[in-house]
Amino acid sequence: MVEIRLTNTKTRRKEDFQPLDPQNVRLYLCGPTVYDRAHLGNARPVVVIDVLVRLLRHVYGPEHVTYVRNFTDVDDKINAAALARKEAGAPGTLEELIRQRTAETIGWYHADMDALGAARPDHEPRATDYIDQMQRMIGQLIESGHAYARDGHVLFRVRSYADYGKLSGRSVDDMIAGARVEVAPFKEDPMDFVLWKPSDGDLPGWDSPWGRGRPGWHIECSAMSYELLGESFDIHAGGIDLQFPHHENEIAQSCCAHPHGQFARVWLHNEMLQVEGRKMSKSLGNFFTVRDLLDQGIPGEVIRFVLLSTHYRKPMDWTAEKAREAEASLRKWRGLVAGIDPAPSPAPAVIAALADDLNTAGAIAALHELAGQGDAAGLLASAQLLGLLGEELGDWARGPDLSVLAARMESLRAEAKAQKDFSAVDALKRQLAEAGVEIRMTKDGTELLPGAGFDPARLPQ
RNA sequence: GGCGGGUUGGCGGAGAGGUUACGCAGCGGAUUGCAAAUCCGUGAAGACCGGUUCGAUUCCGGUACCCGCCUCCA
Repeated sequence: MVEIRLTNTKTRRKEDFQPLDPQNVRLYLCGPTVYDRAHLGNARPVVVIDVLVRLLRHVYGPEHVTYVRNFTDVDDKINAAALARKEAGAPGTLEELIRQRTAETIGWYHADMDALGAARPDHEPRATDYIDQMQRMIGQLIESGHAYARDGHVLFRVRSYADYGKLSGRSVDDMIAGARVEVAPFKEDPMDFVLWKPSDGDLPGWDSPWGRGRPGWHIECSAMSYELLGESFDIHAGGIDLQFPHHENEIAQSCCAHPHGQFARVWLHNEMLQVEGRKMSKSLGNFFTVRDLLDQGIPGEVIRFVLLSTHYRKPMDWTAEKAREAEASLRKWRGLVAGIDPAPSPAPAVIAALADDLNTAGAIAALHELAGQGDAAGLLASAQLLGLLGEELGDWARGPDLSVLAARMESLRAEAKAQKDFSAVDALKRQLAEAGVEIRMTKDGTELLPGAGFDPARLPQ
């Protein structure tokens, strides 16, 4: 049995991973708020956790892993987008416009993550389908004294959970001293956070014991993970920016509502993504979505490779140079494994790297070594554990038939050798190179392959 | 102000208390009409200051610089 080790944010240590139930390893990843296209930063945890799920399925069996990733479809940005459409004259009620917007965004999200080779989770709950369960949990928290209703709001009383702040290493008093908290008249303590808030007529709302309103952000993950995974489960993952307050609040709610459960045992947090050395932000003009990259012709497999080439716990810098190098490596490997059946199992070095806190960069290095040794079957089997070199992501590398051009090159070359004049050969070679074709001439013949930046439109006729 | 992360060779990026990471680029060679690709070979590192140790880039402490979070942004 492969021993998996994972760095648990909760303990700040790398620990042996022992599932609660090896017959059903359960993990939850905080999913997107579906108001717009997923940006590249959204894709990092998805791809990283996709590799973790592949590893877990490899170790515990394909049927023994349950992977949940939610869609947050209650959100002020969604409301604003829908309201803007309504004001622009779109037909339908606000609720219908919201539903349209979130359905459309979920469709985009699926298409974009599919393009990165990320397998769909077993469950993809939508917050709006779990309003009752959220209300039930909020009711329990009020009954047990961990929450209070005031002015149409329900707030979680952070002072009633002794371990509040443990995950992120903060104390309530220090945070208040920082003074960047919303002070509201209905709060007992400035750090108390919203479980339920009132909605006016311009906002989506649900009837509740506390009046028409909508849930706060954090409660959905607590309610949905409880419903789908139980009061104790193995892994909870997300970006490090969610560590506080989102995950801290999830822990407080879940542990107070279900005091006999442990909630998530292992917390995995990935570091943030940067672009050419700077934070990705709209104001810096370096903000882009996954779809933007795909539309630029960068294959999903290349994006995936780049995302996996830095360990998940380190900041990752997206650069055009990395995409170029990744494409070259993938082309080379795809050439190597063409027509080869994968080995029965991935190479031990690759499994060992992944089992060691998901060292995807180390695993890629091991793939390079397999390629260097000419072990195509091992390379293929191992790469597939990382979701690379599979059929489904391979379209970009399958070039058109260039044999006619290769034959023309050969005849020109034979003629040139006889005439000692290579100008015609060189001219064709230059045209091919400009179209991104890789030319491999040996004394036996000419082989033409689509190379980096291949553009069929520029091929010589 | 509080909390967390980082600093490795030209670039990217890992592991390991003592032995080659790996990739790209470079350099030398083979090959080629010339190239490309391929193959062979090769130089190059561990922010700074202390400590522990026979020995640290790897452990501990401090300094500097960078980054993120504390604003329902992964």
